[in-house]
Parts: sequence; C-alpha cells; structure tokens
Amino acid sequence: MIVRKRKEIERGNLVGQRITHQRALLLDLLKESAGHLDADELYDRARQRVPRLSLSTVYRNLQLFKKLGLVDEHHLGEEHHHYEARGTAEHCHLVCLGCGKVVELLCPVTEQMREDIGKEHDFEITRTELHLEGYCRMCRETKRPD
Amino acid sequence: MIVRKRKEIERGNLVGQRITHQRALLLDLLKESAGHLDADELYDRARQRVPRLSLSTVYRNLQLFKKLGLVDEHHLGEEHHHYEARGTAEHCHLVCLGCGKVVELLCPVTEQMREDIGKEHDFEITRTELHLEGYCRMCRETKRPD
DNA sequence: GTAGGTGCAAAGTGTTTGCATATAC
DNA sequence: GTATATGCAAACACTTTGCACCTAC
Repeated sequence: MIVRKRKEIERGNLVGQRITHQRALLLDLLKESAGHLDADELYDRARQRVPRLSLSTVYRNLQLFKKLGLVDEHHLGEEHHHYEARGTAEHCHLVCLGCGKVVELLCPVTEQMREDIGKEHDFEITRTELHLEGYCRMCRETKRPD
Repeated sequence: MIVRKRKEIERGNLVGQRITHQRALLLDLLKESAGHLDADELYDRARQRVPRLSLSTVYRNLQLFKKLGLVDEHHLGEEHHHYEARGTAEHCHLVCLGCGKVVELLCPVTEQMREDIGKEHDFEITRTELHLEGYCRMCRETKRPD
C-alpha cells in the first residue's frame, strides 16, 4: 500500500504539512527499509511507484523530515548523506572500512554520557552519534586495504 | 618557519612520499591550528605563504595525509569536511546547532566502549568518533532556531 | 634524468533553487 | 480558490581529474 491512512500520518508525523503522495511514499520507504538510505537509493525506490518523481522533491522532503525530526541524517564515511527513519532508540554505527558493511548497535553508554556532558558544558544535547570504524573479521582475514 | 627539518618529517610523517614545500606547509598548518580546518580555510592560510598554491593540491594532499593516518576527517554538520592533525588523544565533538561553536572533549568512555564493541562484533576498530549536537546556554537563552 | 607533484582549467558529485504547473486543503 | 508542493532545468558548493610544466630525489 502506498499511502497509509491520512489521519495516521497527520497525527503522528507530518503535523501541519500537506500530505502529498510523494511525502507519504518517501516516509513509508524510509520506515520500511530499516537500514540507511541515501537520497539516490530512496529516489530509485520511490520512482518505481511514482515514476515522474523528481530528485529535488526527494531532497526537499528529506530536509523537511529532518527538520520535523522524522528522520536522522548520517555521514557514514561515503561522500553523501544517509537517512534513517527515527523512532528506534539511538544507536551507533560500526562501519567496516574493508567491505562497507554497517552494523547498527545500541549504545547504552551514550545515554549516560549525554547527560554528563550536557551538564558539564551547559548544553542541551539533542542528538548524539557514535561512529566506529574498523575492519570486520572477514576483511581482516582476506585483504587489508592500504 | 615554513619547512621543518626534512629528516624530522621523513621519519615521522611522510614516509616514502616526496617532501614538497606545499606538503610541509600544509602539515605544519594543520598541526599549528589545534582545531579543525576545512579545505578552504587551509587553502587560505597556506596561500599566505605560497600564493600560487592551488586548491587541488590541498585536496590531493589532504587525501594523502588521511591515507597515511596523519590527519582525521570529520563531518561537523556542515556540508563539507573538516580536517585535523592526528596525534592528540581521540576526542568527541560537541556542536552547537545554534551558533556552530564546536567544543572538543576527551571521552574516556570511548576507550572502553571501543574495546567492548570490538570484541563483541569481532571488529578491529581503528577509529571512533562521538558526535554530539545540541544548543549551548547562550543559544538556548536567546534564539531557538526552528 | 626521471618519477612523481603541482597549477590550472575543466569535469564530477551531491545538493539546492527559480519558476511555471499541479495539488491538498 | 489559494497557499503550498511538485517537476524540470539550471545553478551551486565541494571535490576530483587531465594535462603540461616543474621539482625532489
């Protein structure tokens, strides 16, 4: 189903914003794909259902979703952004520099850290991201990029 | 002094690579400025001493330094990279979304985490970065961007 | 002398914007 | 009906590349 019930979206998500086909679809795709999508992947998937969709619409709405706190934006080492529907607990990303695999993990420590650091520096911390890079077992055993 | 003693560089840094004026200067500037520079800031500073320097040289060498592990590359929320000479202990970045201020802090917890997570997922972790975003006291008190 | 680095200009990415048309409300 | 979103194309910022000249070794 492309578009979920309007009320549902309206209530929980796109408060005040117009609910267009494109927005509903993009949000759905972001939620379905539990992982991370970059703008282009999202565009490709969305175009399977709305072929005339334009990339700018994707970008514009990603910005909107970000502003509304519906998605988070990540830099995972590549030269573009990745987006991920929010709602799940905050987690870290463990990226393999060999094969690019991304492991998501819950980081309970971050909660504590967040609080401590917030207090210490008088910041209201709104987002934390722990990014880990390294080599998975497989990549360690086979190749080892320079 | 623009160029430090060759042997010194050779031994510690640019192993095997040619030591050009530009490289030595760029490395020096990165080390001097304890903070984070983006390619453009680095370019501007470097051009004060080597006016004919080209931006591509800056980028090319930042890539090289990164590959050699001499600098780290960060995404600090803006749409371009920041570079930082390595050598100092790993630290977190606390970025104010209001004014853009970046606070650097040591994160002792990260050490422990690194080890734990490495073991748990059978990763050899080579780099960690904790990124925190929020609003500093001043920005909380004055404006509050939507 | 030669492999490798540099400057310059041109091409590439990923992302944003201006504007006329289309659509949600 | 009107304010807002869209598609398209053109602009943008940051980064990379091709090539002739230059320089460290």
